[in-house]
Amino acid sequence: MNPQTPRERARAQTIADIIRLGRQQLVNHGAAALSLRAVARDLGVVSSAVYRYVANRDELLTLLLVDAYDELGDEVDAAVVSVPEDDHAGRFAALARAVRRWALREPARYSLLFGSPVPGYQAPAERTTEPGTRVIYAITGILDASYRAGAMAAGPEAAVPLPSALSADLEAIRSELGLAIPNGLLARGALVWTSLFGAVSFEVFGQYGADTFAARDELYEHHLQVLQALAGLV
Amino acid sequence: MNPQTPRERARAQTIADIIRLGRQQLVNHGAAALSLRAVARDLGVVSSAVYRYVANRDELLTLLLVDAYDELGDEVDAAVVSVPEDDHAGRFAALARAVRRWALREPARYSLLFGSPVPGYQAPAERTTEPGTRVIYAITGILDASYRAGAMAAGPEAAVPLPSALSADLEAIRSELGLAIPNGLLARGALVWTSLFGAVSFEVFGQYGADTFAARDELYEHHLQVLQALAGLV
DNA sequence: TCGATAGCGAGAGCGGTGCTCTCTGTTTTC
DNA sequence: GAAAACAGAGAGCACCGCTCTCGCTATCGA
Repeated sequence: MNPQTPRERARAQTIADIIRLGRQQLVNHGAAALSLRAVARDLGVVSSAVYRYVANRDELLTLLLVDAYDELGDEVDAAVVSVPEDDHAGRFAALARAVRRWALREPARYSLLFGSPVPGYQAPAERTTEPGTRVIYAITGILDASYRAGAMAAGPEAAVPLPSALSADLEAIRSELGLAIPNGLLARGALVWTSLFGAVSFEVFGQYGADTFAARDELYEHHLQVLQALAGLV
Repeated sequence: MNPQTPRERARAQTIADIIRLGRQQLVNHGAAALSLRAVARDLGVVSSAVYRYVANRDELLTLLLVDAYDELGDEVDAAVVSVPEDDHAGRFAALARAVRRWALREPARYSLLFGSPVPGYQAPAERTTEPGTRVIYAITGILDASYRAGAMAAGPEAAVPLPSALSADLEAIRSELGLAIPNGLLARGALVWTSLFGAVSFEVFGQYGADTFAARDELYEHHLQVLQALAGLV
């Protein structure tokens, strides 16, 4: 943790530089064009030298994955806490807007996180699970807080019986996260989660087409309203 | 259209072979590993020879894109027409299940269509727009038929006023496609569309994590029920 | 203090990629 | 039957990921 030897400090600095340059390259040229050789060039070093710091291209990808997840998580968290704790719908909207804002500002990095998996690359779960689950944890946190506060709209969803295997999954999630929210609302939360990222992905990945939707801010805000209601928030 | 000269027939056959081998390679090794040289090897020809038929890697990607869009479109259409015309909710469910079934069977090709855009590659709109819009056209067709049949649940969505710029977008879509469905329901349809693909993409791209949801069929069916209600279908 | 060790960067090299160019042979066209 | 169009082969360029070896140097232990 504390930089003991100067060599260790230099090494940490070099790794940080590699991540910085890799991120820069990701932003400018996209994920598939991410090249260790180019990073080496920018670093002013021969290509084989970077292998002293990064085992291979996949590990650099993992570092950039964690880096991006953390930045997204930080911005989402900051957006959420900027809204009063008891305004659950407002917190949800702030979260959703933060996700979209980051995605539109960082399309290449968003693609890395939520787009097609890079072929042949399997993200190591032990390093990416924790930063990669921050947003969904934030969503469930908001929903759970809303439920605990008695602010959940009691829609007809409680009446719909859930199949047993799905109930078991949801039960496991509830107990692992210590949630009070019932299964029906949690299942809705999962749908809201996927819908949120589905809308953002369609926009970032260009699925809307060039000129079908000009009023994309308004479209997203409209979707947010519907999703808030769907989640049972106020 | 009709094969005139034998040379033209041979050429068409070679292009078909290239597409077939490319698709095979896509399935087996993923989009980023798609290599013209490998296609040439499989074709039993030197690498430069395939450039007689395909301008570059991007054009091969476009051919495979259209190929995949068409297969998905065919399967979705077949699933839709297998349900009675007046069972609008059933048709929607059939469409949604067909999308998921194809996506899970062809993850690499689904990724090509709905995942991160391949960096540096811009799909030529004049060749991909028509096959790429078949699913959303099918969705709007179902919703419109349901509305015309008076089977739309009159939810509170009609009451929510839409911002003017968004209304203009929706109006343009309605007039272009000759839809009778009102703007509010059309906006919901757009959300249902993105939500559908959001759920499928999360599953195909592994966003659910390895063991969070074991009952994925049931989760999807549950989401479908909610989305049907959201769209106003019965 | 000094020798052993471990880390570092350079360089060459291997097999792969997309793509271009030239050359030869064949097929179609006039 | 000559001219033009087309097809494939082969060499080559610049790039990629990655490995290996070779010196140099900073660090560490006796």
